[in-house]
Amino acid sequence: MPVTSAFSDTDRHLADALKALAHPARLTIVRLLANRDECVCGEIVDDLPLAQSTVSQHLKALKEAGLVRGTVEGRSTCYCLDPEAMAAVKEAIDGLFDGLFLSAPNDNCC
Amino acid sequence: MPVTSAFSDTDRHLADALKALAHPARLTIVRLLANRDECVCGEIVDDLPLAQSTVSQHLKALKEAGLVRGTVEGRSTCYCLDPEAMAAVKEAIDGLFDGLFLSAPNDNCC
DNA sequence: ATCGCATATCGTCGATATACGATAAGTCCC
DNA sequence: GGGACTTATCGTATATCGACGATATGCGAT
Repeated sequence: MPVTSAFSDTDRHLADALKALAHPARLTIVRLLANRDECVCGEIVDDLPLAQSTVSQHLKALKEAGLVRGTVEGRSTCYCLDPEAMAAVKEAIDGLFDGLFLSAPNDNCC
Repeated sequence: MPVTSAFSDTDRHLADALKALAHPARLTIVRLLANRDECVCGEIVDDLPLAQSTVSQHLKALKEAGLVRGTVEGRSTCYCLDPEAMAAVKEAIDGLFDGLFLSAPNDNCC
């Protein structure tokens, strides 16, 4: 790791969030959590074509990125999205894309 | 690649796009390209704290994800965002986040 | 206390990502 | 053609990812 800083905290943070989302299994999990009114416990494993331990790792990745919260609920664990974190990511992404469409029609070059 | 399918093409495609964006250097590059009316040639390397070959690899990653176009322009190469591809990614991300805010106030559990 | 279930963690493996320097490939100018 | 410049690619080293099975942990029921 050759001097990992050199980029802004903001960019590193956004990159981490994007990395957390950048996997089909984790996208599926996020969608699953988003489309529920209730928190989801065990069903996540059943809905993915992956081993239980693998799903647990993906959930851990999402938790570490702060996008998902998990609370122990009896003998199982209950997951739901962190709405604020997700909103923050959406904000950051929107910010990224903002300048875009002003300069879109400049196809004089490429 | 242990049976990579099992997820939808859509999700794999979105995951690839997110992965392409999920690095501070590539975020920086995208922002750089977004904030320009003109295409950018050599200056990208100067604006990043990375070796020229590394930057070239990041640009290649963005090109392979279809987010960036590069055309040889004289003795240098000219890069710009692909507005349609970026718009498509934004669409896909918005779709991901859409269901979110209806079910946000369900914090009865987590 | 013990059994059974749900989840987490560990250890491991192959694949991929990230970085660099060195070198190739292309273009312009002389 | 020969040099100077810009970008791409190669080779390589290290780190991280993604998957799995095996095992640990925690809880509820018996």
